Amino acid sequence: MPAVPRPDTDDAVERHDEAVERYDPQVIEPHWQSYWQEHGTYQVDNDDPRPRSYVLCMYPYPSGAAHMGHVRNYTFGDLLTRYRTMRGEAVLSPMGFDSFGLPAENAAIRTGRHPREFTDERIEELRSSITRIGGVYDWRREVRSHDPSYIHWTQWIFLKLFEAGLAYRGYATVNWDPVDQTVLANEQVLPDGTAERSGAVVEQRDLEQWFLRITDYAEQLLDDLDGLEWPERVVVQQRNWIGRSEGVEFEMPVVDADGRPRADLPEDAVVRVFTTRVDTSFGMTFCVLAPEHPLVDVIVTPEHREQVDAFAARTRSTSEVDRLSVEGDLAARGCATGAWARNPFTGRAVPVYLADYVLGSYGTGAVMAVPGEDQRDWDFATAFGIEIVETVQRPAGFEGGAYSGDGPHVNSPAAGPVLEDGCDLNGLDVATAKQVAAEWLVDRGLGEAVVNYRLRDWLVSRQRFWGCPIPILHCDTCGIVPVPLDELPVLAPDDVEFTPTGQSPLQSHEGFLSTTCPTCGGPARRESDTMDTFVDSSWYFLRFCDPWSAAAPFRREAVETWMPVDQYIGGAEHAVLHLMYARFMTKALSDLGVAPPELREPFRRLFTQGMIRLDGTKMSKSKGNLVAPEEIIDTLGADTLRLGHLSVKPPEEDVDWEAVGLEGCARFLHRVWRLALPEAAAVWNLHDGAGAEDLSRATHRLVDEVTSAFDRWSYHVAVARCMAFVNDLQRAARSEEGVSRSGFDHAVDTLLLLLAPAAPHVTAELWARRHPGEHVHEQAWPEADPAMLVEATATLVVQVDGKVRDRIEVPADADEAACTAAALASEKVVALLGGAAPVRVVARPPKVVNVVTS
RNA sequence: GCCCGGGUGGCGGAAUGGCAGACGCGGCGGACUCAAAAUCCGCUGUCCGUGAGGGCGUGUGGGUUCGAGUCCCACCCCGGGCACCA
Repeated sequence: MPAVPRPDTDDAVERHDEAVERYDPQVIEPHWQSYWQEHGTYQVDNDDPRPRSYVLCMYPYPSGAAHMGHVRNYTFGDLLTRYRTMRGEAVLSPMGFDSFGLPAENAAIRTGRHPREFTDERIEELRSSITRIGGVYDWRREVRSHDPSYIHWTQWIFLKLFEAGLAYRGYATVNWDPVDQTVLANEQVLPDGTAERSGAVVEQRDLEQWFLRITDYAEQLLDDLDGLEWPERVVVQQRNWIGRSEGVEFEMPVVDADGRPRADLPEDAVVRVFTTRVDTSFGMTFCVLAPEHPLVDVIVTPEHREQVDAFAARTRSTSEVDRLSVEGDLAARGCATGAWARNPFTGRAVPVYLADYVLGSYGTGAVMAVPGEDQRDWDFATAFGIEIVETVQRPAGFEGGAYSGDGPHVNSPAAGPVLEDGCDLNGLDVATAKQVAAEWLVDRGLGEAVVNYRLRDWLVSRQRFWGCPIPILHCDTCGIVPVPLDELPVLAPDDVEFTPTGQSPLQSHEGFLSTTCPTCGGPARRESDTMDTFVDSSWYFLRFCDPWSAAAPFRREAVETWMPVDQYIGGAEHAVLHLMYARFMTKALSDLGVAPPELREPFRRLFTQGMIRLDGTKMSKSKGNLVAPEEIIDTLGADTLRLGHLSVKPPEEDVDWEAVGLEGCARFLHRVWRLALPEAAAVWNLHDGAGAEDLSRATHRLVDEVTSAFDRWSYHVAVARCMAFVNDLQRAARSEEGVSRSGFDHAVDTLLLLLAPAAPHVTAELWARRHPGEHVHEQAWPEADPAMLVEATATLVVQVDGKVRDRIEVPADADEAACTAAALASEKVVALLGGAAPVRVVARPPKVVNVVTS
């Protein structure tokens, strides 16, 4: 056929553009979305013979139409599902909705509508958005937290935990609004300590609440982090949250100021302290109890009682947040008790103080204070005029108060003025001294090594309506009684009214509350609290394996088939809570025999994508700076939007929306369309001769590059490579010499396959037109032929003293001698050498030769 | 303060110790058009030079190496996490 003239010199192109159908995402995208749904392209059964994998995006809260964060999340997840499917795997890709929660309840209070209606509407909106993005899921497996069948099994799990002692009732200090008679979340309390809604002064109240005993798993939750392929950041955050701390607990008898036993106290009046620096015990010049410590009341001396009571009362009215804040005058945050305790290392009595920053709930609620080596203790000692003893030798030039570094111990002698048989730490470094001091205590039965965790048990009670009811009854005779398993699910009543007080309607609904005790048959009251929604999301990934199960939350075999999740994808904001709770629940269910015993971790690999910012701040409804994904889908199409998200940045980084190059992505897809549309082939200069080696090699190289970029989550690089390839292919196909038809077709088909996970609609359409009856997403992922990745020639970079001076084409298999010869023959090199012989020539065939002259 | 990341054109960013700036955005010039949009082509780190060409360039200062954006040491800046948890 005759060569087609260059388009810019002929009006053939113009005629062609009018004749050839334009790329119209508005037509293509809905068609293929229905196709995937109707053909069940991405439905997988539990007995699928292919190798299995499980790709999961975090359970979304249904807040209505998808926002950009969703789009970003689902684009990565969907790409992975489609990619792995093309690689021959059966990919479980389910979707569901974390549909309990406060927003629906607040809407109910505002509008009087039942939260279920509101929630179901939001779910349909979100589902529609997700579909329009091109996300493909096995919708047969959909779960919703508020569905009675899901409630049933959440409650069943709660009762299993209760039976095993992992769910218990305990006291917790909560923010109580005395006007609205309700518990408030920390965010509902204003900085001045009044309630956001009622304006009442918020009180701290100890109320009985339900807890899950996650602290039983602290050690495992910490240890098992090591085996996970998670972002380091998230692992570190989990470690910090668990807060493992090794130390020593020991006891100090309460005495009088002279170190003698106090007649007014029982013999077992001892202060038990926890320390991580037992090596500095000789420097303990006072000790501090939490104001709520039970011993305070016993040991306080009459002349200090009034002051101590006032101080304790003041602390009780201080929120935990304020107690933990660094602000404030230390002198006002502590209080003397008049009591003394004997330091076992020195035999001397040290004064006992109270301080609000010492928490009753951590360690023993009492600390030994070593002002010499602890800055906080140093500040406190300074404020109260307490003696400071240095027990670790300061390095030369050290300035400042406390010294917490290493060094030889001083002032820590075996025998002191009071104590004969002591412990000698002088001269020892910190690590050794810790060991010696601990052994000394243990040998004398005075203390023992202990491990403390910062992690607290999980408070799951919520005084809310729109959550999973806690399936417990309170019977006057029998106490706490679990609802019998065959009476599950316990569902909240529908005939409820939402009052603006914020109080859950469950708390005053007699029909719900009043029931009969299954044990004694007497009257009983239902628990009116519901569960934290994190309980729902701590096991949904297990339910996805077997959402049809009616006799158990899931069948163990089904979970064995799919779990653990191979790739979990979501936002970094869930780095601690959701991920910790899900890990705990998996371990607990595994131990209870509900989940397989070998399933110790739910998520093998985790990917956390960055957030999206607009004008430098997080895009959010409350800030009103939203870019609506649907508007972009309506104009440029979902494929362009997806490509924009994929190409803008490395996926884990935060994205400024302004940086997303939608125009470039749209242009690119138009180019792909014109390249691949069969009727458009006339534009290109294609001949029937033998295929050009170059194009074929470039195609194989592209496969190799895109595949490796996919495997390391460098989607922006993968897209860039495809764009460069299209630029080159266009140029070649338009050139005078043209390209072979077979090479062109292979290049275009390969390109479509590589783009199929990223831009699924346009590639599906083009593939169907090029290969009638076939579906691109059912094709195998292309493989690069290693032989085709080796170039025939290479560009030899010639350097002189490390600077690039010339480039020479050499055969790819040129050896060192050939490269050296070629380099020395270069005119530029000859000129630069000026007749002198090089001192040295370093050759790395066939890429580089460096001629060294000095 | 401690622990992680990260500093590369006007911008987002590429680059197994071997051609810095791929690809995209933006900008400039051009083709097509009555015009615009769309599309297409070319240029686009910086300085010197009419040009060919050359100098300088990956936060700063040292070092290792034939060769450093990449490795090592020190420092500066930015982002994130933790922080009276004894």
